[in-house]
Amino acid sequence: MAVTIKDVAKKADVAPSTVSRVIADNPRISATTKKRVRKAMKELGYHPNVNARNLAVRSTQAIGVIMPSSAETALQNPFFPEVLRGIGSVAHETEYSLYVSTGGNDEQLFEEVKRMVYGNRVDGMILLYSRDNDPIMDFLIQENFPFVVVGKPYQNESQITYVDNDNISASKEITKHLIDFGHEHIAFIGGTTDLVVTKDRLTGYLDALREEGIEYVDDYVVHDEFLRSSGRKAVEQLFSLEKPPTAMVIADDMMSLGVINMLEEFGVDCPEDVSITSFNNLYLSEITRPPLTTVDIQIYKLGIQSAKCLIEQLKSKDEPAKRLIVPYAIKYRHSTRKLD
Amino acid sequence: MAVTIKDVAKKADVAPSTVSRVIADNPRISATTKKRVRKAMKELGYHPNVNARNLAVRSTQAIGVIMPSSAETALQNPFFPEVLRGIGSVAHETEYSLYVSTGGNDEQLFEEVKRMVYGNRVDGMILLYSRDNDPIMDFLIQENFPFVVVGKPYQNESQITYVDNDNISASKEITKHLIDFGHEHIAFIGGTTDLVVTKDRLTGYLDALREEGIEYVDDYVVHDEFLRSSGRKAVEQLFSLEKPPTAMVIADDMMSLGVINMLEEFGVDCPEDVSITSFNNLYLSEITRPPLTTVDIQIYKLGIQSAKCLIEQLKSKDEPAKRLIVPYAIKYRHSTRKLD
DNA sequence: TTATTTAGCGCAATCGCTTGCCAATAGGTT
DNA sequence: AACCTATTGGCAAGCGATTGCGCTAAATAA
Repeated sequence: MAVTIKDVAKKADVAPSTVSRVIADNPRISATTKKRVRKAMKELGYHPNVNARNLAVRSTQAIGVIMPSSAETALQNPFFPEVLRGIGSVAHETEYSLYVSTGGNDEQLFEEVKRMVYGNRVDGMILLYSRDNDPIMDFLIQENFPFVVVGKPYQNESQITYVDNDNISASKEITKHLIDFGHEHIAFIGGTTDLVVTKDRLTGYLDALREEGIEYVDDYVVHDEFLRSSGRKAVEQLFSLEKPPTAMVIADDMMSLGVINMLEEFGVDCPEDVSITSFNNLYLSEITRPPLTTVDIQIYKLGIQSAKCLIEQLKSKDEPAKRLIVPYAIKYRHSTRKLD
Repeated sequence: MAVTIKDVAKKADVAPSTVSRVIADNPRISATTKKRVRKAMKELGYHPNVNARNLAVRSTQAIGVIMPSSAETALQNPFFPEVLRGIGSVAHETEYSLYVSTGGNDEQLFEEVKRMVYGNRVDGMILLYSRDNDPIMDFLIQENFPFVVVGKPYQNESQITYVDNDNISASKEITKHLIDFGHEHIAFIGGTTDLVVTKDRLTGYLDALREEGIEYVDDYVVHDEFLRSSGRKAVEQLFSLEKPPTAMVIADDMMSLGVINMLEEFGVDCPEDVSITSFNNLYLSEITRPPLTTVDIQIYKLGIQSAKCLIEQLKSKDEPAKRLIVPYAIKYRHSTRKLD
């Protein structure tokens, strides 16, 4: 059907192997021959067949990107397109292709991953989430398949290369900001607790309270699905307390949106009645009312770095496990208020 | 390295070809042999190598998904994860894999597409946007490569299969809603005019005005980048008119967010001072203040249908070009107000 | 009993490319 | 002139599947 390496070989009057080496820019081929072969390729409109190549070298030039199962509304979080953009950017320069997972639920996701691994569809993968007892991560480790995770692995931390923010100190810093503003009744609203990112952010919050000598109130920490129910439950719960919080640390910009929305329904104004700090610095967070004070975790950069790490790892098989912390930066906007 | 079809054959004491036929569940093989072979596969932990298979049958079981170049902030629009989710869902059931584009700019995108096509990486693709004079679409047509577009092609409409909403009547209907509410000064804010979706929505708006005998005011229609600058320019422009609009039709929920945000800066309240209607019904649109009256275009379904169409097309080579209109439904919420 | 079918499988070519190894030519050394 | 050593490039064996065709043995027909 299509034009193959043989056709080119014939036209350039060389052997197929020579053509192959020209493609690989093998130094064994003289410049003049290369020129001739390349000319033939152009004229014939030759393009190598990746499948054949992959079969021969036993590698695809592809990396798999595993997102949380799409049943979770989490996927609607613009976080994902944004990391994807970062990953895609390095994938493009290095000529890797991107495979994305399609699983709707956890089981399907797992199937998908197996297909990728066993079927030799990808050379390595990037996990875009990290949760407790993740069977997928376990599987990858057991199969000794190259992967990197965006976020902190729930275990085997030292043997897995991952890129993450220092969520603990970010969280600590931002809740201290609240404390500096005179707040003492600070709530924490986080997503499902089996995401390690949630745990880290909670830890930072707790650390701040402790270090500043502020009493921890159990009722002040609530967990809710990231998007689901728009944080309604959380808000209801918090503002029916006899002493409602005057500030809150929310673990994700999208949640914050939901919360602010609920707040209004309850007649609570932000930042007048309650200050809010958040995480991620999605594009959205600056066009909401009020614009959110949030920690910029540099999503795009997370994507870039994870892809780079993975590719390095693929290149030299026994690259040591790395940990890469991308710095965060707090964006101070208008969702917090100094208490008088 | 890995276990191959030959290993299985040896173990089951049959020929490799038999194993292959067992995999394909070919009726030529007796049930008992199949059983035996399958047992061997299990015991050896056999998994077919897709590359080899693809090479042999000259097809990948993969479909490419082309998003707009990621430089455009448009990619941050949750529209994309959502279509992707739809596509992924049918991809999963049909055991197709998903390749996504990674190009950062138009040129890179084009390269990427060429790689996919020439390299036999995917069997077909889905374009997630449609714009004027799109070289990629032209290329695909010229190469006679199977593809479907989400949205309406800018030309050759009858020969391309695509899935879309009836954006014209949706837009007409929703601006009539505004008119019914007594508005006569209605603005239109759209994204870049070379997206055909923008044009369609504009057309519907104009149709409504005409049919209702409302005068068209040139200053009332402004175009802005989808996300960029948060619609600031649009708002500035409109509200410095001597007769500012009392309502607006905005072509995208994300833009609406930006606009509402700007509005506040200008001291204009929605819906008190100005009514807003929007498009897409992103998850976000119901957790904003006010919740948006928007047309639900059923993004997920767009994804599902486009994937289905593509796969049908791949199965039977000369499937005729189809057009699939997925119905829309207006969600009436609180961003519009009846004029008294 | 012999001739024909019909299952049920195996042979071997093929898909398009890579790569270890060998061959040939050329230039350089004694 | 005989011998070496680079350079260049070709041969052919894979990589792991699929598939047209042919073969054998059992089943059915004559």
